[in-house]
Amino acid sequence: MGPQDHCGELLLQLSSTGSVIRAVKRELRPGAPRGGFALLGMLSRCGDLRVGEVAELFEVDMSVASRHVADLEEHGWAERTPNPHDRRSWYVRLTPAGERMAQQRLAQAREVLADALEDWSDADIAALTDLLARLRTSFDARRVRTSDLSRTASGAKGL
Amino acid sequence: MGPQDHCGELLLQLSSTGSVIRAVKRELRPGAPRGGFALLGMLSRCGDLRVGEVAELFEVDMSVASRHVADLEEHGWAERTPNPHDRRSWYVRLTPAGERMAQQRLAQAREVLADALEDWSDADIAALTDLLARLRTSFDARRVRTSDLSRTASGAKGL
DNA sequence: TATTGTTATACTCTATAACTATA
DNA sequence: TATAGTTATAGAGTATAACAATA
Repeated sequence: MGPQDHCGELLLQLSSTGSVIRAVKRELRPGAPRGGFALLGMLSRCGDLRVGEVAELFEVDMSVASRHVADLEEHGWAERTPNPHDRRSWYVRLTPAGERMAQQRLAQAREVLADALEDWSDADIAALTDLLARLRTSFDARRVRTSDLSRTASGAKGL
Repeated sequence: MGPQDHCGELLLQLSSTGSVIRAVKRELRPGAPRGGFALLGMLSRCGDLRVGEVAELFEVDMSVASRHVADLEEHGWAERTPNPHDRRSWYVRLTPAGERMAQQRLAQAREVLADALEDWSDADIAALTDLLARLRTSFDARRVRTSDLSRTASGAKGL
């Protein structure tokens, strides 16, 4: 009883979400490389971002973000502009070609999703979207909480 | 307008689910290897499964399932028993040690999740769980639909 | 000394293809 | 000939650590 049990079920469903994401990726038309798809979308939405900001948004190590950005740059989909206030960092933004690619990929993925969810009501789709956003928010909040605690304690990493 | 736009938003949220899963995994106490965590849970819930069934449930290639099962076996968490009706295949099941490990890992992950969702109502947790289950179901149905089409066309692999 | 970012290295997960052994 | 499963190999993705440049 209690929320613990509900969390057990939720955990299992979250695990299986990986299958869904993999299924969508598999179906994206080949030819357009899939690497950095999520990053393309993020840059399209957010505009200029520093590498460190990318790492934070995706909750990955900065080395990972750095490599993904370099990958986009090699393909001509992103470019760096210097940060006038701090010469250590650069701003990353999409090129016009990158923006086109981002839109195209998003449309493809959306098509796959819309096809699978053809019998869903708009309300249910919106509900799932909102709950997932809340989930992400709750985890971000917990991360802040945890790192605060470990800072207070001494150095021992949390939990 | 239309459900297409809703799907675009949902897509972005689904992508970010990866961050949440990664966050949970990162926090699982080290010492217990993380590889095959989901498989441990699946075997604990479903009992005996063939390798091919594992592959189907996780929507991965059979070679992937085979390697994960071998990994569990090497750690002494799973064992194979012959299938009396078909000597090509074996049944995979958890050993008592594997069952203990599954329970322990599930409890740890559940704890992390419950901590992050401390301010969620039971109803919201249940709602998210149900919607994710429906999402998975819808994608499975779509997969069947799609492969039916290709089967009609020529005679491809079933389900 | 701390921070931003890159590179080198290794590990995990996954897919493809070639292979075996049964059916 | 087809199917269940394994293994070899390759390709993404990620984390850790060592490093360079700037603050």
